Amino acid sequence: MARTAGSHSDITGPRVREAALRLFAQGGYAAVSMRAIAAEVGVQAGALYNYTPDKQSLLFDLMESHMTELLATVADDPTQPADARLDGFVGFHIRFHHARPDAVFIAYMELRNLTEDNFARVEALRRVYEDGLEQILRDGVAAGVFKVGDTKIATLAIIAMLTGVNTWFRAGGRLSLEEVTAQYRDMVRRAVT
Amino acid sequence: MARTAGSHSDITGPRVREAALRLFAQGGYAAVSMRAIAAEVGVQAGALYNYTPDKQSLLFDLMESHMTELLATVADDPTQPADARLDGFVGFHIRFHHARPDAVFIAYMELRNLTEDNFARVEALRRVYEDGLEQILRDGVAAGVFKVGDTKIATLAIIAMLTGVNTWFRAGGRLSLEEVTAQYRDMVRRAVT
DNA sequence: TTACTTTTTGAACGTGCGTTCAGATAAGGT
DNA sequence: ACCTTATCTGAACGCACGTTCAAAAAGTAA
Repeated sequence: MARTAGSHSDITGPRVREAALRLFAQGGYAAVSMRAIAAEVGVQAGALYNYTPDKQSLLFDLMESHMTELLATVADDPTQPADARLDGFVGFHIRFHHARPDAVFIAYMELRNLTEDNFARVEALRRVYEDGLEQILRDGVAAGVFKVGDTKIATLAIIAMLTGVNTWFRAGGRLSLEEVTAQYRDMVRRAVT
Repeated sequence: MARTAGSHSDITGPRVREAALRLFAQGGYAAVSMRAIAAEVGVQAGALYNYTPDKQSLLFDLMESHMTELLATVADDPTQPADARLDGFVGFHIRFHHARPDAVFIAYMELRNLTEDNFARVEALRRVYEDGLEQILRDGVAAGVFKVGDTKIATLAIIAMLTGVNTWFRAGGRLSLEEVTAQYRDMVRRAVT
């Protein structure tokens, strides 16, 4: 009896998701047990099933929330010049991803642990995000501001490059996030100009 | 008795490694059982322990071999102009990684399943590889051919960008590997020039 | 205080895990 | 033909897994 019981659904629910997020990012979906998540929350394993039908849904919900939030937050004003929009995208991507390293890590590493259906849904959301960047590049090419062989390749190259920041950047290091962002803006701009 | 016994060490040994490579890449280290690897080889689980002291060593050996081969294969001639050396690096990286998608996937995804010691050894090898590229960038900057804010950042950005090719490129698609490589060469060159 | 609902416990289920090892089997040397 | 050595089998070990569920506890409303 490590914990009181009663109507704590609105407290325990988020805590389950937070614990799962942290632990999945730390050890990987397959290596984290429901018992480990429960222990982190301070509850027995059985209680988790008040908040998720199963472990797979827990993973999927975390990924879907992340992608949905990403799409809800990214902002693009098609009336602006393409180079300014590209700068904005670079800054947004780096900032957004840096703020939630665990969710980002999971979204990239645990795709293969999704069922076929869930994978397809997450992939669809990712493609929407990629399309946003590609549209900027296309508009820039059409306006004669950018010069890119294939906008799809450039899109994937830029996103891979930007997401890579998360694997090495640590606040308090040699460079600030703003300095890093500035250099990436520079490289991206030059790569497509 | 699914299989004859005797001195088949030189046959079974490599087959164990190949099966482990494929299965780890497919399902993830934690999700692949020794029994599954053994079944792929056509042997009982116990027989695997003639070829590896344990599962962890199997993973580490695969990673270390991959990194060692990478370092043994990459070629760089410091007497050449930096821009040509950079072109060579881009082509090499894409080609080498495209040829062994399973090993690359494992090398990036299973780092966290290594013990502390093993992780440090793999990381050290990776750093050597990164340093090779950074040296090219440094030489280019010194020669006035490149203009880069921070060569370490540019190094990581370029590698992330190039490695990303493996996540989407499939032979027989819209573009050939040569075309893709050409565009990446272009983008990388412009990003640092 | 009582009646009712929500939440949690604690035990149990069948299954599969990494690893070990004695005994069986096959290959190679003589 | 025999002996030695390398290789593999098959069973076993203790343990942890995801999930279920009756019973208990705690909150809510009257």
